[in-house]
Amino acid sequence: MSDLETTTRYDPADVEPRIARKWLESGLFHPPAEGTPDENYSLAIPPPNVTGVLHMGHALNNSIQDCMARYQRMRGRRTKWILGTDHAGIATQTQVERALAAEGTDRTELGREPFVQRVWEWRQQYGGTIIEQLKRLGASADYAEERFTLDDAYAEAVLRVFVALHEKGYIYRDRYMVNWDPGSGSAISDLEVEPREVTDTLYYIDYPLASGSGAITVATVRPETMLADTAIAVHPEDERYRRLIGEKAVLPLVGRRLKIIADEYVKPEFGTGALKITPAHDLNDFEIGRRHGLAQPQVIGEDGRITAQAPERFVGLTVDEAQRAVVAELESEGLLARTQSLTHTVPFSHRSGRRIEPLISLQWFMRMDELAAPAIDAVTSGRVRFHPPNHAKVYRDWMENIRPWCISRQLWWGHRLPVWYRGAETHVGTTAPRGEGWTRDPDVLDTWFSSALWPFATLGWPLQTPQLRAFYPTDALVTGRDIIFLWVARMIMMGLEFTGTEPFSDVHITAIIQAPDGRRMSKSLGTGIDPVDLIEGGPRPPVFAARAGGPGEFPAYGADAVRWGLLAMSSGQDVRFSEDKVAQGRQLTNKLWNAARLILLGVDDDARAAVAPTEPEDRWILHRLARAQGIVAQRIEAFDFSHAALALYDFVYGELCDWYLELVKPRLRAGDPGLAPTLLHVLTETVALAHPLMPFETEEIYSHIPGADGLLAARVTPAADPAE
RNA sequence: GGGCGGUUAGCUCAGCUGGUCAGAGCGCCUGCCUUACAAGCAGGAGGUCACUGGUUCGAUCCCAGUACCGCCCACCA
Repeated sequence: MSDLETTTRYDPADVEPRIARKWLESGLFHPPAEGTPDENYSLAIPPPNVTGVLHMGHALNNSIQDCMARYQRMRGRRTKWILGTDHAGIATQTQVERALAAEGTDRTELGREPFVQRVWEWRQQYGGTIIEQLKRLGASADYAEERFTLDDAYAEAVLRVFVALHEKGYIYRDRYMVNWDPGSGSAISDLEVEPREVTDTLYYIDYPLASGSGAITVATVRPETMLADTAIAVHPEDERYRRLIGEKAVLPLVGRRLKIIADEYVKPEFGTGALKITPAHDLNDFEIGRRHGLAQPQVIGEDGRITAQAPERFVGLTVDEAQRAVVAELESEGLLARTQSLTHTVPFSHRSGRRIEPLISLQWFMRMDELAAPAIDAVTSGRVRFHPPNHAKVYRDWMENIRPWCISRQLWWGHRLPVWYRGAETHVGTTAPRGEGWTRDPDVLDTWFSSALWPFATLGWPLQTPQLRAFYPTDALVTGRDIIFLWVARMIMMGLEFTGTEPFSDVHITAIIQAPDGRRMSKSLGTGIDPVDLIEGGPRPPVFAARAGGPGEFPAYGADAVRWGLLAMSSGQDVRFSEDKVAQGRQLTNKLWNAARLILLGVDDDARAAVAPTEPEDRWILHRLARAQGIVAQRIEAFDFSHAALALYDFVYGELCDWYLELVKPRLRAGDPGLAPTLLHVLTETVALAHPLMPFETEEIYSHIPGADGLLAARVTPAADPAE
């Protein structure tokens, strides 16, 4: 127990671990599954990667969620903050594969079962870090019911959803153009692709006309794909080529005859106005090919090497080798008219960073438009509200143009597809089919497929569990705008489809915290910081040193200061990290600590008379307190956490300490008997007001207040009168 | 190529669809260490509110355009 008399500065390192233990032992964060979703309050954490560590985005996001959870709990609502982690297919598998590589082996050498076993062990070893960090932050989540997206019950829910959507015809298997990620050796979805600007060489290649008179020149940045060309397209109105439409050209190096076709997609002003068509290796070409009934020879395989459909001398080459070989041959045949450099954006894998290889592949897809319609309506009707509201427009624009989702992944870590094959037969079901000779599809589902079920699968769905009845639908979702499509939209769609209701009613999109120089926070750029280093003290990277007294170490600001600082700086959509704000938060904790000392050391322990303000300043501070309570409550409910934090600061600093406590000091020294009850009342209500934002210190102070029993976190304050 | 946000004090940011709205914190300057907190207290200096037009009795705020900065979406070889 810290000593108020001698501790003149708030010491988070002394207080926080002790308070955290108290909370966990109390069971307060694990509410009984009683009551109805209307009277209860619940929210589901965006599940962090199971092997991840806390970063600044998590710290802000969870400070906000905890602020809401504690606020609602103190309003008397049974509050459940659903906690858990995500198996994060590609990310986790990649980590383990890297470890295997360091041991000089790889997953194929290990085999599927042992590899998956190895990932589970990895999770066992590193999986608890982020949960411990959440406790460190003071997050009042339900640690007693921690979920994982690969739990048995959760997996059952995933398979049921897959089967149901398959029965409805939404999920199907098709040979279609996909984003092939050579890094992970898997198809990935459109949303996992990021465009990057690159400078390529644009090759102008002469394709001799079959008639023998002249050639038609095409421009391409991927000459190696010409081995799979099946046509040349020109714009139907292009005078230069009109007479050639329907003619044939000869594909160099291969000898195949290519029909010259007309298609409005072709832009006459780009390159030569003539476009080589490679249906198997370019999405546009794929669609043009479908329109014109072209064949789809595939010369690049999933292994990134040239296939047997190309002339023999190229087979087995990598894409890069093939490009060099093709260009060299074209040059020696005098068919390379010229080259030019071209800067354009091309897709890269968000995960592996490798350039996407578009190719036709047999994958599982999910049609989204039927599911999207009600999910659009949920937002336009206001049953789901975005905060700030302008995100609703982005959501709607994307949903209205939604495309099929490639949901199969050629990985081992994840939910394996509930699909079995035997010859030409396919069985889709939650259990294996009877009979001999069936083999299960080796692929797993996109991680986001299982994440989409998060708000209800964590509560036991498809079983009608007490948890589900008590806490679903949830109230709010707090997340970043980068996963509005990947996650938020899909949760709304799945929630509506499988539970008949929106999984939450409010979506708060948090600010994105940038480094002080405006770049994004990232470990690899050296612009990231570990929130735990702010809480407990730790290295301060150079970018953060500009005005904070040079590099070196962060002081141990404590969790409350970090939380308050993050909330206070999180107003706009992008915000630069400000150590000053965290320091301001620490000032506030210190101020509050000393105000508590002044009051608690100055009044008699048994001064518990009813509050009866005797002097004008007493009535004034009670009025200002009520006003502050109203403002803070209103700001929290409006998802305006920075103003909630600042309003708290203004009250504690500007009104309680600078004015009221200074004014009553003489009365305190004189032992004015009418003063003590007012002081204790104001202190109690002030720590209660501050608790959702600064839980540790306020809980500690509360434990010293005479007559205060139980936990502050469990103390119920009636709603302030908004008219006050 | 579309869309969204931003530009206010040296720094990081507030400013309710127009009238004591020109603010806060930090930093800086000047005073205060017997008296809860020097990680404190009191006071002070600092801004053509990006630019150009428009609406209005009146614009940081509303409208149009320009310039930068950031982000999202998009199949131009």
